[in-house]
Amino acid sequence: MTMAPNRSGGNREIVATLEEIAKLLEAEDANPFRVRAYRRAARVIDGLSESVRDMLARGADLTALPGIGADLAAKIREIAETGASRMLASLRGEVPGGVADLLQVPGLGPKRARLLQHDLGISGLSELVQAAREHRVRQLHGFGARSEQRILEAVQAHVERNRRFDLRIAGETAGTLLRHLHRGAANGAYTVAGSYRRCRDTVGDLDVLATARIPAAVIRAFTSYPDIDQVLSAGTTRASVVLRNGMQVDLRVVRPDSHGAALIYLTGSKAHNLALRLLARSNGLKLNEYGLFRGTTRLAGETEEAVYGALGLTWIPPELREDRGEIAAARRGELPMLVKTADLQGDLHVHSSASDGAADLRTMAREAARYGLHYLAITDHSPRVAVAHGLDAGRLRAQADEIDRVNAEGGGAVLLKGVEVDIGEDGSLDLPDDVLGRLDLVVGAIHSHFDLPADRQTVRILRALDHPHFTILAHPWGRLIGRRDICHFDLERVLRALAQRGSFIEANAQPNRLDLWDIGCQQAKAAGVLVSIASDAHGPADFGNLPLGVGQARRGWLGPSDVLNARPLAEVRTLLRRTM
DNA sequence: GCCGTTTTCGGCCCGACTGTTTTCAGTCG
Repeated sequence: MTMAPNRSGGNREIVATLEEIAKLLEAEDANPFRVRAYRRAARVIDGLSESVRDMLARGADLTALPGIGADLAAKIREIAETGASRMLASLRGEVPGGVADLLQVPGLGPKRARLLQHDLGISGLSELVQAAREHRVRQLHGFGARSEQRILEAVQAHVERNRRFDLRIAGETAGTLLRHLHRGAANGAYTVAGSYRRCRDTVGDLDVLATARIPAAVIRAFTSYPDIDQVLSAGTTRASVVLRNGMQVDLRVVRPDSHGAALIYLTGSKAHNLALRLLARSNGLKLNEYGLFRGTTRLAGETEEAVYGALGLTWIPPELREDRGEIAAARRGELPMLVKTADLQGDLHVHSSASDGAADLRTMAREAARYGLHYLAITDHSPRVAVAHGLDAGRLRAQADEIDRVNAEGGGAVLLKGVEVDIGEDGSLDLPDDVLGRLDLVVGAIHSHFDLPADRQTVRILRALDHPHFTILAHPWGRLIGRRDICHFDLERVLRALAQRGSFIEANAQPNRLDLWDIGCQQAKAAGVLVSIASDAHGPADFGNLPLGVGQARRGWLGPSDVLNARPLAEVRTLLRRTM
């Protein structure tokens, strides 16, 4: 499973450096536990909700972090203070450029990559392909014609498949596959586990758990799925395939009495599982995908609750299983009560057909109510977003009158008057203050100039927040998954400013945005800024995306009290007025 | 490289699958 890039604002550079060190050490065939130590440190830094620079500034001791000792603490400090690492520089000199790329090829690990480099002088993917075509690879000890062929296929596939999918595509893909499995092996029970179950913002592959008494029937049904491009492996209890859309699916079959243990194993994360197994081991027990064992005696396995319970833990929601302190919290019985979709009372970022939405106000109000929402902020675009037919002051005034009429009719969610105002390159807003002041809320967002340097981008956003009626900063990072990378700015400074002004930040629930995502939600909570989980709906069906935003909030350990729109309308009105 | 009320050295999660082997190493999740 690969890390998504750019996950945690100020610590990105440290995480990237540590991961590159790990990769180069691995290419050198260094002690695997040493490699693991760097990877673990990268993960720990990645999961921090505070920047290392700030921690050092307040005199924090980095060795207090799990898996970080004196040596790594010094290296991390060096990166934070100088922006560079002498160790990385020297490793780059030692390892021929491109050798580390060999490790990205599925089927090539450190041992065989090193052999290719040492015996054939191969130091890159193109050289690897050439050597395989000339049948020089099969001459090496431990390689054969079959592995030579697989290497060629893998390099090809690697180029095409090295991507992650958004949750809508993952969900649709999983749904179609599960319907096929039910038809082919109807007596099995199926669960999509992995990062999809943990509500990661994107997924690299699908992990499916099947519980069945006759595993062979399930494997047969799985590998005969028509949408398969390639079967990577198929044994008696597990199989891996690549689908035509490029997504890899791993299926695991266990008997019903192992369902809980297997579900934990397959849900991950890897780091969480590792920590659980260490905990088991420290109690003289063994945890695997079949259960929790003392010697050969199974103590638990049928349900997740039983396995966690036998380890002295309360059940841990999948969204928290990242080894970011959830195990210690579960041991103390202090896991937070996480926000649920049912907690959402309203939605504070929605479009109508007045701009680029698909439905009129009445339809949106009615459908929102059907979805269980009590209030809905209509926030169409401002004039500068011309492709979306942005509203000027006159049309906004007319819309306000229409909202009054719809609210008077009743029968749907209460509509609030808002706008999604564009933030200009200089931090100005696209509508005058007096127009914005007549609204219930002002959602501000960036729609252009995503590539400003971080300091200018930060100043731009801070200026926008300074407008007297600014309420909610929407989809702050501006990313579109798979299409547009995040813009760079200092989230911590922005959060401090939002907290001072009594303003809010959005966790946008569109599957191709999910922005903020988990760490950002956690940082908002730490800064004391309430999060608005918003559908950004452009039609009634988009309310169905709200659970995806809730997933990010849950991954950020947010409870109902941390979420602006988990509060009743009267309270939200009071909070909104405070910013006006 | 980290870590320790059994340990400051010698461990470091655990099992499935593949290919090249004749009992297993390498890789993956």
